[in-house]
Formats: sequence, C-alpha cells, structure tokens
Amino acid sequence: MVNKRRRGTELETAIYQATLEALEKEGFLKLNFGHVSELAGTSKSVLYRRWDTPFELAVAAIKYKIKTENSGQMDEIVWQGHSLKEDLEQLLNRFIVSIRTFDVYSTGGIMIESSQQQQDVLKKVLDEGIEVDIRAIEQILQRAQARGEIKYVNLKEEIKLLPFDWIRYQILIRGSLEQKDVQIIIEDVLLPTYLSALN
Amino acid sequence: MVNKRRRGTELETAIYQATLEALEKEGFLKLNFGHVSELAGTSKSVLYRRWDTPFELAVAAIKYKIKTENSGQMDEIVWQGHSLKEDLEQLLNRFIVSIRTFDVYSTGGIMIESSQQQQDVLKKVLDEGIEVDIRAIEQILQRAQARGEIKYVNLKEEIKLLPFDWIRYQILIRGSLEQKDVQIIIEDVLLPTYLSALN
DNA sequence: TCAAATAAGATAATTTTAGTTTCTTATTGT
DNA sequence: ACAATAAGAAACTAAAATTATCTTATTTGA
Repeated sequence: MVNKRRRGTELETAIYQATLEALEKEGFLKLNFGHVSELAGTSKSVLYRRWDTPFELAVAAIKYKIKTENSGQMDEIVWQGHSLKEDLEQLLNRFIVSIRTFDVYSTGGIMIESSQQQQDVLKKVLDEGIEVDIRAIEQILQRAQARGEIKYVNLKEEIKLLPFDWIRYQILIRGSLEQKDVQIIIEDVLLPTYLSALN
Repeated sequence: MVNKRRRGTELETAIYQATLEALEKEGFLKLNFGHVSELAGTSKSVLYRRWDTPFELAVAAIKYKIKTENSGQMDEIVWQGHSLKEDLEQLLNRFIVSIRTFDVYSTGGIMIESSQQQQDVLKKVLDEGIEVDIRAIEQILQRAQARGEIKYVNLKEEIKLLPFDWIRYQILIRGSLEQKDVQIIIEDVLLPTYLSALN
C-alpha cells in the first residue's frame, strides 16, 4: 500500500462502512478496531484516535447508516388505507422493514449487558425512534376519527407504543415474525383495544 | 491451599454459584473462566474441562438457578382473584418477580449478538418458560368462563403470550416497568381483547 | 484393602488480542 | 515553498485467554 491518503469525511464513511460490514458478519461482541481497520484499509491508530471503544464506533456507524438511508422515511408516510385496519397494516409492515435493518447488526439478538453509559446512549437512540412511532399512530387515529370509526383520539402512550414494542420483541428476541402474526395483533388486539377505549 | 478436594455435584454447585456471583457483579460480557475459577476456589483447568465457553457456563448456571429456586413456582399458583381482572393482576405481578430474577444477570439489558448455536440454546430456555405461561393463562380463562365472564376459552397462542412478551420487553429492553403500566395493559388491552374474542 | 483409574488443583508455557507508542510521509493551507 | 496536521505502517507492551504438563487426592472395584 502506498500513496493516496484519504482523510476527513471520505475516510470516516469508509470506516463506517467497514464497521457495518464487520457488524453484519461478526456481530457486536466480536467487533474490534484491528479488524475494522483492516476492512477499511487503514490502520488501528486512526480508529483509536477517533473512538475510545468499539462500542462507540458501532453506535456512530449505525447512526450514520440511519441518517443516510432511513432519514425521514417513517416521517413522510403517504397513507393509502381506507380504514383504521388498513392504515395499521401499512404502518406496521413499514415498521417491520425498518426494524429488520437494525436487526442485521445484532445477528439474531439476545440480551446481554452493557455499561450504564452505553445504555444511556442506546436508550437515547431508541427514544428518538419512539417519537416517530407515536406521531404515526396519532396520524392514523385522526384519520380514523375523520372517517367516523372512532370518536376520540386520546390514547395512553403505553398503548400507542404497544405494537412497536411487541414487534421489536418478536424480531429481536424471539427471532421471528410472520405475516399472520401482524394480522393477529391488528385484528385481535389493536382494533378491539382502540374501539373499546376510543368510543 | 491443600487437601480436601471437592468433586462432582458439590464442586459444580460451587462453580455455578461463583458464576452467578460473577454475572451479577460484572455481567455477561466480562464473564471469564479465570475469574470464576478464583471465586469458586478452584482452578481454570477444571472449568475448561467442563465447558467450552463462558457463555455455556453462564447458561448452565442460570439453568441451575432456575431449577433450584424457581422450579414449579409458576406452576402451582393458588388463584386468589374473584374476577378475570384480579387473576390477571396476580399472574402478571408474579411473572414480573420471576423475570426480574433473570434480569439481574444481564445488568441493564441490551440486545447484542450471539452465535446460532447459542441462540438455539437460549431459545429452548425461553420456550420452556412459554409453556408455563400458556398454561397459566388457560387456567385463568377457564376460571373466567366458569364465572360467566366469557363464553369461550379458545385464544390464539400469540395472544396468550402477549402480556408476557410485553413485560419482558419493558423490563429487559426498555429497562423499566411501573405498576401503573401493568394496570394499563390489563384494563386497556387484555380485557377488551379477551372480551372481544371470547364472547 | 490395595492397586489402578479418574479427576482436581497447581503451575508453567503458549497464543491471542487489545492497546500504545513511535516514526515516516502524504496532504492541506497559508 | 514551507509549516502544521493527520494518515498509515510497524514495532512494542501488557494483559488476558487458552492449552499443556504434572502432582496428588479421591474413588472404584477386583
């Protein structure tokens, strides 16, 4: 390897891509600076200069990925359903796609520990997502109200988040989610819940 | 250190207890044979002979803990409620206690990866618990049927598992669960869902 | 009861990995 | 063109994981 040194943004995106590649192949636990620097075609010292731990690198890389690829996707949904049920189907299926993107970087997914600091960081990432989820549900409820399917739109936050929590659990922990499961949660749980609380 | 060598079951329970202690203090990621062998007052080679990886040791230790402490707890619930709602409160509060026992060994709790093999092992552990959960819900439903609160008791398995999945998610991933959240899931979600599906 | 088999425990040796430091030189900006 | 900055390579250090070897307590069963 000789001349042509990358730096700044160019170098960092290369590192991020290498990190994501490593995460996909080896997962979180095995992520280390040595391997990533090889993949990125740079050297360890470059990574040690920028991040203190592989964990921080991983978070930065995932943030980068979300920013460049998913940015605004959930925010700008064009609703196409003609009923509360159809809107929910559209929303949850879209959500499943985006959560699976995440899942790739935690091969399978199992709970393990992390430091308090690390938890705070990840909690923040999660919470940012939650706001988007809540807004989406609120939009759906208002559409349903306009149609006359429900009278009110005030729902407790925990209930608004229920389908997202449940889907995350199925994908990240259980490791599987079939189409029929989504139908079940919508028809047997969400619709009865909403109709009971909002009429 | 000299004479008096422990072996067999005696030695292994000592190792399991040392492992659980290490898990509580340091967590999953930092679990290693060297540290555990010190805590157990034995030597590394003894551990390397029995388990290939710290992960397998951890699983074995947690299994041991569940077997000796929690065994049959959930199975032998004496129901004390006088309504479907009260039965659900009893069940879920009990469940929360048992899941928190688990949580101690994953300080905080965050999803990270593990190998396919490891996942299979943990999936099996989870699945064993699921059977107990399902039986408990079925008992409750039959009591509700006997009281006349509901007509039928046939519920899809996904729905039966919903409250357990949801609670696990809150505790293991979100990292918190308040009493009011349990009330909300029971009153606003489960009861409407059951009454809608089973009448 | 005694000898052989088994497994515990101690220790040393080896390997691997993480992390640091040093140095050279390409690149940038003034 | 020259000084400042940061990339990249490599060697080095330290720590931890893993393996190997050996001694000896304990069990087994003839």
